[in-house]
Amino acid sequence: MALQLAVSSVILALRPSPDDDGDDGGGVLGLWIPLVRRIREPYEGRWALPGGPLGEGCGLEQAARNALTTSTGLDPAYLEQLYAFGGLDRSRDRENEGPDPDRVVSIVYWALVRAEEDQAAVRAHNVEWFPVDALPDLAFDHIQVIDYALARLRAKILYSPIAHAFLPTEFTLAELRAVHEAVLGRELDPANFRRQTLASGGVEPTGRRLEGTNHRPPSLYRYRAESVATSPTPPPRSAS
Amino acid sequence: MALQLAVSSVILALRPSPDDDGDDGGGVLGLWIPLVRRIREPYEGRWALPGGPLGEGCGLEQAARNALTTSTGLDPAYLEQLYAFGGLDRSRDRENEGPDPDRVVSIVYWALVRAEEDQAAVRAHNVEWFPVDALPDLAFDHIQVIDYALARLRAKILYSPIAHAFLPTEFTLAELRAVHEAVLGRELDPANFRRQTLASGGVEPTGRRLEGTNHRPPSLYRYRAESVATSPTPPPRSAS
DNA sequence: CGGGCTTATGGTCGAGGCAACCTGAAGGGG
DNA sequence: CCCCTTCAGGTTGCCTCGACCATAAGCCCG
Repeated sequence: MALQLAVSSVILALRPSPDDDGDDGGGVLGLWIPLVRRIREPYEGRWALPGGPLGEGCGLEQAARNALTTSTGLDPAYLEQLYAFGGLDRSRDRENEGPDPDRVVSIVYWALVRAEEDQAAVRAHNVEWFPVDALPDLAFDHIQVIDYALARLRAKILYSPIAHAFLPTEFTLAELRAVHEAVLGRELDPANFRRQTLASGGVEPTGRRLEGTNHRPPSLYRYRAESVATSPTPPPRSAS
Repeated sequence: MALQLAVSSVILALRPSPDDDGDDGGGVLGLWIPLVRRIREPYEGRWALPGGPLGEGCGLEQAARNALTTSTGLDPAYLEQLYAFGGLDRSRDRENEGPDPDRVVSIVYWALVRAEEDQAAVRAHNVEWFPVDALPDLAFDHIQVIDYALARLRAKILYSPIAHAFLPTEFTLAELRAVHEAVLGRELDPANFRRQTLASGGVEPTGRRLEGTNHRPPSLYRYRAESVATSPTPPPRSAS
């Protein structure tokens, strides 16, 4: 049988990055991706997106979640289908290295994991985290897949409340704004961000205040996301 | 081998519909979909989306185009991947009819065909056109797939110049506006539509005028779409 | 304990997009 | 020849968004 179907995931987490742009040098947030080292022949030894074959008796999304958890130990807070690659599409920019990657169809998901959980993957074998602006050489066309996932994230964070998937269930508006700034790569006005975030309805105030903040100053309220839809794209639901 | 991979398409065309809403009764444009009658056991005799198994030696998009042309005889002006369904996802709302549709993964594309071409499919066997608001009972969960494709079309026509995929290479602004009105289901202001269409840059005036119009009146310019990207979603291109 | 610093919070203002509406012009049909 | 339909362009008002400013509320440090 010449047809293989794999399910892989672009997993995105937000952690303080040591990338010294020369700005302030403080703990600037950046996007990180866990990759696994291939142990089989096509591109053996290269880094690749975590994934696995389509499991038995479960749907595509569950298969993606299983493969993701098995290979990295993570439990994503958000998971959505990205694109289905396959056939000879991926051989566009390959010359003739490796045997025959034809007849390999891979359905790729993209996932967001919370900050406190992104350390769980350290335990897994052959898994290493890389910042998205300093990726190693990747197997297949995975670099393009990652670029596409990043474009999707940057586009979707503008109109959909998915930023809190990077954060715990309760967070301050400053933390949420830091997520947006890290993803979009530019600073946002605190006042405007507060207004449009509260007006969008994706977030609600808990009423509780945050007192023990490390060195930050004034009236910090805490906000909580109301409903985190894990997979808003599939057909059962029509886009608003 | 328990894994089957199929490629099917939601094909959309615009043709005058005989649906008498009681408005003006004239040739109102409506969306139509070609369906094929199943001749094999799961849901035999029911109408289903045209498709076929993943062919040899070609990519997913080319496979979708081949299956589409083979079963309906159409050549779509626009083709884009919609979603990958499979595993047990589709058994959510099935009780226990049919044998075992598990392990069937189908990658669904959506396509737009031009008005002058949508008659070509009449020749094909077992193919019939249905208006989207009067669909018969469909096999599998294809009704949800169609709903999802319609939602994508209505959402994407608002920000992307894909409406001219329903029209010949040159068309009047009135024709383009009629397409938008038919897809969105509401009337649009001619002046505002003209302004934002010309400002969007997706269309350019040819300078030629249309004289022999049937009964319509005055200065009709013709416009031509500049570049029709068939598949704007895949990773090589990042969303603007 | 108090000054200075950082940051949230609310307000204002101007630019731009958009929907609705109006007026004039160009043809074609009765 | 008059009327009717439709395009073409203009105007107005509303809403949104980004930029900017002022104030207040803590925290840090002297």
